[in-house]
Amino acid sequence: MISSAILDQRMEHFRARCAELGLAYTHQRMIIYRALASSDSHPTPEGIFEQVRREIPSISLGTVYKNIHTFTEAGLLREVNLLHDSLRLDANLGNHHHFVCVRCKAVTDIPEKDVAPLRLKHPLPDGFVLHRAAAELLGVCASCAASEPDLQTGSS
Amino acid sequence: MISSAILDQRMEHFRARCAELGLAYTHQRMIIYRALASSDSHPTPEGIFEQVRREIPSISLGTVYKNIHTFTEAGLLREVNLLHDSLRLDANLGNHHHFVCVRCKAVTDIPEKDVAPLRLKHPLPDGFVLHRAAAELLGVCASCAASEPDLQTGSS
DNA sequence: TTATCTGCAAAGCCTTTGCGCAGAT
DNA sequence: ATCTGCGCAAAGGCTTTGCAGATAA
Repeated sequence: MISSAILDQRMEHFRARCAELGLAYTHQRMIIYRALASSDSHPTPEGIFEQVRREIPSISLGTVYKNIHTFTEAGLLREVNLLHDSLRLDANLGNHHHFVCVRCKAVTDIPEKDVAPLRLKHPLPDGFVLHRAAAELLGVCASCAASEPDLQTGSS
Repeated sequence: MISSAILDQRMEHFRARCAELGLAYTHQRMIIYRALASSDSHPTPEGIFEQVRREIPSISLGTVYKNIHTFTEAGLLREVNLLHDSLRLDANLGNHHHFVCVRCKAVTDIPEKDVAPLRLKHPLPDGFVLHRAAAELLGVCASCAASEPDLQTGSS
């Protein structure tokens, strides 16, 4: 759960951003975004749907999906798993990092030694057991950057 | 592409592991694994299917999926995107890291300051543009660890 | 020979899309 | 009043499943 101060701040940002982009401030959108903003458990669309349903029984799953998409485009939301479209496989069993292109979703291996060692400065929450760790680098790959110079600034 | 020395090594390991687990060493499996092991581009099942098809035109996509699953269970393969089943959302737009439970797929936020700063010691490949970076920590969450003590060793 | 695997086809999610009515600006 | 968004239902893509014939052990 999220503190109510942070929630208020997020909802205010949401309201402002809707106005900025000319997005209609509908009841459904407000409830959907509040469900997202008050969670720190990285819910699925289905999970949001279930929660929103308690307040708006007539809500449809399609509306939830459409708005998640809208919010993501508006920069109000991020996908935790950029590569969720389809399974991606790796036969390289050694430690290495991944660079994921946000445009074309290509994954490029980055050798372990090219990144400063991942080190926990604080222990994990009680009872958590770490198996392994890697860096996920997000950006634009060379061929996408070449084909769309705007992307090179990192200001999307 | 992968050097032929590494490919040979991977294929040998594959053969040995099949024997070890009593997996039938079929032609299809060999070709499928070779397609995986000779790529460093993290192909999708569909991509593997297309490639294998050139050598075994009668191969079916179902067989590719089944074997990918078998290989993953055997530890011969890893999924790049553990969370590909369904979209996961994050309304926390600040920098933070993620701990992903390999059992239940729960995602837990790790504050940015709890991990040593992610720093590139080597530049990215030419033309690549970095937007942001985060650590992906894989392991078992507290509630899964509690319900299955075996997992606490990290030796799965 | 016996157990396992393959190919095929059907079914099962998750997600997107199109359309007519309802609601926001 | 106009434009955008919502609910519904159908369709689309990725993945899994069941079964009969084929192949490895």
